Amino acid sequence: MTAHNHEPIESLLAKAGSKRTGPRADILEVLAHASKPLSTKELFAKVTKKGIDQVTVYRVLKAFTEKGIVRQVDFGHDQAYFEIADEKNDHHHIICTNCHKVSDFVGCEAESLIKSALKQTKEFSKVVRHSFELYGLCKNCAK
Amino acid sequence: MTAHNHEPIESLLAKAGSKRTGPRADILEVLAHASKPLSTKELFAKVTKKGIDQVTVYRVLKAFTEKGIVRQVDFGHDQAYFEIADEKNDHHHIICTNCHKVSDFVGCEAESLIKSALKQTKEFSKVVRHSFELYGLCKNCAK
DNA sequence: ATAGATGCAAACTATTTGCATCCTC
DNA sequence: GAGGATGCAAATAGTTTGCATCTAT
Repeated sequence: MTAHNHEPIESLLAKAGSKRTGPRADILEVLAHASKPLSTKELFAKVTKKGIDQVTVYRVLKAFTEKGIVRQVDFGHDQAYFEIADEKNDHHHIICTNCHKVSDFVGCEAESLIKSALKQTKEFSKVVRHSFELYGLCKNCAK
Repeated sequence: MTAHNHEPIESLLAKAGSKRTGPRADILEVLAHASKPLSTKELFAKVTKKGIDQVTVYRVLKAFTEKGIVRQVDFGHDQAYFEIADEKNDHHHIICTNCHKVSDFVGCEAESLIKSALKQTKEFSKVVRHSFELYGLCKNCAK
């Protein structure tokens, strides 16, 4: 996710049908301005000065994820990462296994792959979401 | 991974350059006969009767993963899953979010997607591995 | 004989839960 | 005013580490 094209906080909160509280607005604000998915720890570091408890961060992220306005992504580190969910933009991430740098890219042919997968395994009837992450080395770490 | 086409334990251990100890052979044996990736907990349950400690399971899996004879996959549950690494077979998993059933499928066009991703983000120079998992409902849970 | 492997206990990290209080609607 | 939201403390779950002992090579 680039930091630019995000919906206003109010609109996101409305979409989630959640009360507009300080912590929620702050957390959304931080996520909306992030240039990459943030871990709970990173997020916590940015809002703790406002007196927001770590538990609240967890609860808010969980609620938002369930409401669909935030998406959890997994980078194989030992924590969960979150970004503003952007339904249209089916982007994915490329992660540097050395320095944890993250970039986005678009264009995973999920549609056709899902169709093919469902044809192969007779045991599944629908796919709701998918993960696709690339792990490698950024130019800096490759030196 | 289907349970059939696995290399003999000895061959895998040799590939890893590891000592042939009871725990290692047992763990490889269980993994080789599994029809799906196993969580540490599942693995532990299957070898604990032989007096193998849970810590040993973790250590063996970590070592094997580093040696490349075992691959760790992530299903978004809260534990790590492992399967025998099979370099040729670039298969992926489709996971039921309700009952955790897992099936395999093949044919993710990683090659071209990776090429495209590297072209898009100028910041990475190489991709070493990738994850691709589908999450949905199996036919049983979809009812 | 020796480096690596194991078991046991304890430590750590991420995340969740219980409960009283607070605040938005 | 009422139900959801928050903070604090404590509990859980998964995984890792320290250290003494053991064992495959």
